[in-house]
Amino acid sequence: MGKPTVHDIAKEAGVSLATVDRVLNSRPGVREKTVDRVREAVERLGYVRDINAANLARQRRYRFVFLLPDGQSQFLDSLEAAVDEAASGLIDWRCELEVIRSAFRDPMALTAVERRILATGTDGVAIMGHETPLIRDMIARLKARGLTVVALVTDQPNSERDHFIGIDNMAAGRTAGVLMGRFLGERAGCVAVIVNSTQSRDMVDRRAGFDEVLASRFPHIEALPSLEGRDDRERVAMVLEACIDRQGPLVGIYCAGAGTRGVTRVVKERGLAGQVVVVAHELTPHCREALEEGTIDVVITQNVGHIVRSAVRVLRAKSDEAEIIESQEKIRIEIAIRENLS
Amino acid sequence: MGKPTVHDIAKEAGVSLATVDRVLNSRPGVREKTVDRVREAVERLGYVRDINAANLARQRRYRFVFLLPDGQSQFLDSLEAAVDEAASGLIDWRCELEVIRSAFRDPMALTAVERRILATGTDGVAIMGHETPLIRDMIARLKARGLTVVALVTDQPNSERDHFIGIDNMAAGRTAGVLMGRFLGERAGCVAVIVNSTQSRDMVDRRAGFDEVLASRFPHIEALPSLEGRDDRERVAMVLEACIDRQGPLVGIYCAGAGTRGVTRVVKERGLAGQVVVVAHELTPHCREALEEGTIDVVITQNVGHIVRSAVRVLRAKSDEAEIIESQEKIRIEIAIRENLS
DNA sequence: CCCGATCTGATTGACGTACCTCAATGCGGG
DNA sequence: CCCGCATTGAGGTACGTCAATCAGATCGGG
Repeated sequence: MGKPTVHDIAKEAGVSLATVDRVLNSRPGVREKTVDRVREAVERLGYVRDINAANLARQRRYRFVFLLPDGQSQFLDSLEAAVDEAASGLIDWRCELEVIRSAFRDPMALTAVERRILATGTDGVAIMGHETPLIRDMIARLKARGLTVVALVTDQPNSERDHFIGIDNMAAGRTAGVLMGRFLGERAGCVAVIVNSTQSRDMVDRRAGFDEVLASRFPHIEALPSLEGRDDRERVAMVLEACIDRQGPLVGIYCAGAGTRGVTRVVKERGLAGQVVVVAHELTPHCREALEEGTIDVVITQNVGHIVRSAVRVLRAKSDEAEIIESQEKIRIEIAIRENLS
Repeated sequence: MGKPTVHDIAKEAGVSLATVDRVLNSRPGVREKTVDRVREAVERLGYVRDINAANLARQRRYRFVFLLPDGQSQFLDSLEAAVDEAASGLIDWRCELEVIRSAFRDPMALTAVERRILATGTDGVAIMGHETPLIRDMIARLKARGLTVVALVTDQPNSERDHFIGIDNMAAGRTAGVLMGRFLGERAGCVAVIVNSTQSRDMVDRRAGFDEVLASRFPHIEALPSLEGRDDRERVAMVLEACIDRQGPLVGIYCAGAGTRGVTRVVKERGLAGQVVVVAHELTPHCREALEEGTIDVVITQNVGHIVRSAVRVLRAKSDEAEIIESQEKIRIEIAIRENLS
């Protein structure tokens, strides 16, 4: 015979279907003792409720919002594309996904977003963005309203988020450092390091990991002070050129943040391709192209498709108060070179 | 209003529910013209059948078998473990997974397996194994019985399998070659290449990719003729030692097949750690350990969890005659070094 | 011992689909 | 014109759960 159903539980516990239902959905009106009897029956028979039948009956739909910063970047675009793509495969799961891009620094805009999220009956939110008091408070309010909140790509460690989905940036920095060191081999010299902002936690972590590895395993390579690119390829190009002019020839460039197009422009303009080892982050279309043509040597990346699917799995599980399989939700630090581009 | 249902289709097409049902489930007894009318209505309203309700109604269960070679290897073990782990998360999906290990060379054993698969009402099979006439014929027979068949890890290109889930081994070989070359830097010398068998397609592909890269980009490195390890660590150790004795000091070892433990033993016993660059395949527990302690430098790998989940998605989609999202099912060639171990 | 409050049982109708039966309709051929 | 066949309609039951109602049971307190 198949899996036990509520009927079997009712029989086993010697109560009626209605009571089983009350217990399973923790509705009031059942004596403590009876609750236990039902619980025991569930245990004994190994009953697991059929989520699909349940969702069918209660007309359940899961609404999840992916809240991303505005501003244009290929990484954000690819993340958004991954959400759209995932959405089509999730109709079976009764999940609806929406992407909202917003200016996280603007309290007005953020309030509007929050209202929209609450007004549309959203079950959970996946947020990608640097941790700020504004965001932190918003997460707290969303949690207070019973929503599930996960942090995406960038953690919000001091907030009440339920889960973080992304990579360990310190390890990512270490990975970048090792590849830089090993690709350089015996060559000694200076490596430029470009970050979005020296304040940003991700960047601090990546930088720390990178420095740690260079210092301990490749002491003949010197990592220069961080250059701030501020997510802007023009600025990245500018500060990088200034650095080269100031510093003389480099042996490597580590671009830990966005604006990689600034780096590739400088590399190409100055004829450095093949001369310097270039390590960047996030396998955007542009980075792909740069790998193909040899402007960039290595890209440290995380699979946006996996990130989105993991986020949905976690959000759904939390909404159902179900277990999540941790090992399945771990996001790998991937290393991309020209030869292993999918 | 929500998604359209069969009732809406019936109204739209001006036919009865029964007719809609007959059309949707391609049962006989409906005139060509009426079929078209219903089809058009489906199109117009954008109806998609609620698979969960359908499965509930028909008490559908998906039974999938993962058919793996016998013989012990950590890779096979981890694959099997991944199946078990995936199974627990698939109850919602109405999927039951079973792993069968069998001696693929033994026609009797294979026949028994086939009988078992057919007898248990299996919907689909995922097969990992080298392509042999025996397997090819079995796939043909399974297909003839209406089962879905996917090839796992190793393709069965000349069989009737519906899909292949795994990596491009040529590209994997190229990836290994580049990393070997770049890690070696200026160092010239010989690299030992170990394969399971020179007949095996995977190995041929990896070897070809590896050679291609070395020849074109790192001509100062010579890849020695393949050593056959035959999935046996003792033999791997033996042939590798013989090679070193014969050849003199190596600069690198590329282990394209199983039996990596043989390699690490020799590396350790001869004090070669750090002296030679070692590239291996498949991130098994032993490889992890070897990466941690520095006996191996790089592991080219594929995520068994993703492979299994992808296989289940594909098998289910094919069973339902549903679309599969190709981009989601692509298995990445992953590069593992000590620093990016999960 | 009776009253009201608190539990519990029995029953019913959804949800969207599958699958079955039986009757009714239309059509062509003899 | 009527028989037989192919096609269609109408309706029901089921799947496993949720949600609601109403009646009956049990209990404690006065």
